[in-house]
Amino acid sequence: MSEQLSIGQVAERTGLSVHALRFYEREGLFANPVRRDAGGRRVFSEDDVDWLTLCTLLRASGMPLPAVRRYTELVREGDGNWRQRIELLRAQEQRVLTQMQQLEKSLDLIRFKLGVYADLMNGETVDNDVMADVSVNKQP
Amino acid sequence: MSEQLSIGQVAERTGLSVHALRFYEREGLFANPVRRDAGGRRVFSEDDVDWLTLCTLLRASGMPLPAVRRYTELVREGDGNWRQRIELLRAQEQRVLTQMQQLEKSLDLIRFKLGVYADLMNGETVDNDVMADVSVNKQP
DNA sequence: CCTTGACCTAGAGACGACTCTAGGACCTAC
DNA sequence: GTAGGTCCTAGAGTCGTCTCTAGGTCAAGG
Repeated sequence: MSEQLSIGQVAERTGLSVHALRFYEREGLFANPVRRDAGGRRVFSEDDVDWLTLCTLLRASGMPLPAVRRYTELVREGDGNWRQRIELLRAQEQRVLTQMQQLEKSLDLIRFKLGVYADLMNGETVDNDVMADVSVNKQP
Repeated sequence: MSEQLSIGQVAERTGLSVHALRFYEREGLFANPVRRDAGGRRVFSEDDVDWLTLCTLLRASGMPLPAVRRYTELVREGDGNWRQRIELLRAQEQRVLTQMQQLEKSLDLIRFKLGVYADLMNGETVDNDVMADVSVNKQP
């Protein structure tokens, strides 16, 4: 059982900094309370690493820490609050979908502009930079 | 010609706050210098609104203000620096693609978890919440 | 012993992108 | 002539998410 991990090891495994891990603990973002050894040092398990991996994924989807905390609390509470968890996750799912649509739009714009510049480099002319940009909005 | 817009009108049209617009001017994010009327008030044009719309789209794709400023500078400089503009936009294109992949991953996780909770509500059992989460990583 | 290195706490600092405040000018309408 | 509305500047404050500092404990190695 290598189920005894130091904060440094967890930092290495999760990509979070040691500082961030202590911060996360203060913020109540661990599903299980963090144990301590005789000297007061934090002792983590592989489960903690897994949980942090999950949190990191949620964070990467733009979920703010308070929402992650709310979710953590639901998990800590134990079984029976699935409806709330589902609600929370569905809300995040929506936010992710919205974000993805927004990114598509931005991507379209960027690629349109890249096309414009490619044309310009081939000697063609466009009278106004801003107009060139904006036409992507006007004819989507 | 309704080419004379006040800061309040621009705020309304772009969704940016009046404060943000003044901030953007200080930060050099306008392609053309902002004109003033006799009383020192800012006078904007539709072109400014279009430019801001473009900036907002870029910002929405996660481009930080300094990058938008660099881009603005290139545009202000005039024709001939397309290679640099292309480079800048390509870099952003890459960042957007990376973000989208990340969002896909997060979305997979969220949906997986939603499935788990749906099952749980139908009476099936899963021994450990964290394990349920993590399996999505282990068997993608 | 003394150093090194990993860890501890409480709290300050950084950074991005605004957002707001204080104090004031100007114009129009009552 | 004063109230209301929009605008101005300079600069302070906010929020989220860390990141770093100061000052200290503890264990192992030379």
